[in-house]
Amino acid sequence: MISPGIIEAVPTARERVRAEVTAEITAAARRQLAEVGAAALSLRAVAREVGMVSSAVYRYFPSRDDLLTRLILEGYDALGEAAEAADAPADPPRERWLAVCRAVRAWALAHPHEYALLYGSPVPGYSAPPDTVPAAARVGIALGGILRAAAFSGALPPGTGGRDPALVSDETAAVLGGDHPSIDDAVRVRALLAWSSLFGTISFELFGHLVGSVQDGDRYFDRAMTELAALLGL
Amino acid sequence: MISPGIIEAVPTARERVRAEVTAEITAAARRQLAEVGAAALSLRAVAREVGMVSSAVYRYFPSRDDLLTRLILEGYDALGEAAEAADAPADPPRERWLAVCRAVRAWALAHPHEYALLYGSPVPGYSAPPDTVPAAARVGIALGGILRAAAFSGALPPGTGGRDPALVSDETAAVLGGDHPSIDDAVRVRALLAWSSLFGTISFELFGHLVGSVQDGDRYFDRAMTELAALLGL
DNA sequence: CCCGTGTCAAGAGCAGTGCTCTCCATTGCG
DNA sequence: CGCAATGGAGAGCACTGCTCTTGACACGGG
Repeated sequence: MISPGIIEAVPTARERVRAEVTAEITAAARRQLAEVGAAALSLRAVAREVGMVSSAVYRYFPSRDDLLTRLILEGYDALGEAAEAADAPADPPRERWLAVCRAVRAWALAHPHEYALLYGSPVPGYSAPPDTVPAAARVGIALGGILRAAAFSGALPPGTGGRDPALVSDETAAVLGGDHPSIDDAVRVRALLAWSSLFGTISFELFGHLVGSVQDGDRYFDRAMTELAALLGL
Repeated sequence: MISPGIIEAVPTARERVRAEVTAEITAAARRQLAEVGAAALSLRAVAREVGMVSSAVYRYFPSRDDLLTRLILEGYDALGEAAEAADAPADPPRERWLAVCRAVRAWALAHPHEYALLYGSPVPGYSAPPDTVPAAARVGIALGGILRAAAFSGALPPGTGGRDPALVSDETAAVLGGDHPSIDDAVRVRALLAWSSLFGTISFELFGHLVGSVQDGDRYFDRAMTELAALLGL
């Protein structure tokens, strides 16, 4: 404990190999997840894939749920990155909205099991660890930025200024366009609704609830998201 | 096979006791489901609860998944019944819409694990048995009936008559107001979107995605569903 | 240099799971 | 009345998450 800093800046060899093994485990787990889904993901199978015995994995993750939590966090980050990458801030708000929605759907279709892990039923009795919150918020923040841009470009009609923190929290209101006068609680509720509807639409498609109702998923999604854009005034 | 009819109308004693035991098993399974959720539902625990050994349960359900499928079917029926019971056809469409939405949410909040089983991630690799489809459609049919009533009362503006079975299937279009001239594919897409958004909103609330954003869930839900009603023209 | 300490892989083991198989008692029907 | 169908009980298999103990290894201070 004579080390100069609280946290050693340069990692020791031990720490480096530990980080490597941890990454190897999560990579194998992500492969397993993509193949068989979260429910059937077996810690022992992951251990076999990386050539370890199951008990050794517990040196890196205290439980299977912690491994899944790690995958949830990485999933949120990957999805958020895809959404942000699809957003071209120079485009008009409606195009940006559509582009981000399409990117989210594309990611979900490409990673159905990961999407189900993020937005399906919470695995145990659900308990979102606080460190997943910022990652989970990335898509919402991207969508909020679009709304904000639309407001500051003068595309939104002036609102009545309704404000109730019990309806929409201050943190969320800050993300959803902030303090622009044309954004009131009515707009914020619509924004949260549009956000929920985006994922509701994707979940319905991915979980099979639209089978028999919608055949051309691409076109249906585009038209539905266009309706949501109109609802938001984009 | 000399029995007079294809199916014996009056059940034999054997059949009666078999139906009773089956009901007892599903009742215990439903209790288990409500307590620990679908993922942790153990067929052996269900067997213990009804005082049987696990292998005996397999005389009634060929696998755990079949038991869960049974619970899914009953869940859809219970939810559909709650939705239909809340619908007062004499009320104006907007009130009917709000009443049904509130009933669906109330059922979901009262039966979170059952709701998660119905609308969360599909348990195995998902496979909706065809016999669950009619039960699953009940809420959608109730909502479609409201739209139809609104159309025939002349509350909806005339549409342009767009129609593409690849976008919205004929069966679904028939449920969504049928052949009324003011209902075209644009309205149908909005109806499917509103349907998805209803469950998307409930899922977001129930699965914790609105934690930190919405505090007064009741009021937020009412306002969001009112926005959806307006989107539908109700 | 060498020895103690901390890290980690490996193995055995426990309690639980879904599911299969065999054995046997009961029951209802010809 | 006897025979075949029915269904319960038990053992057993392969698998799971997780714990505990054992032993090998590397690192750093004396």
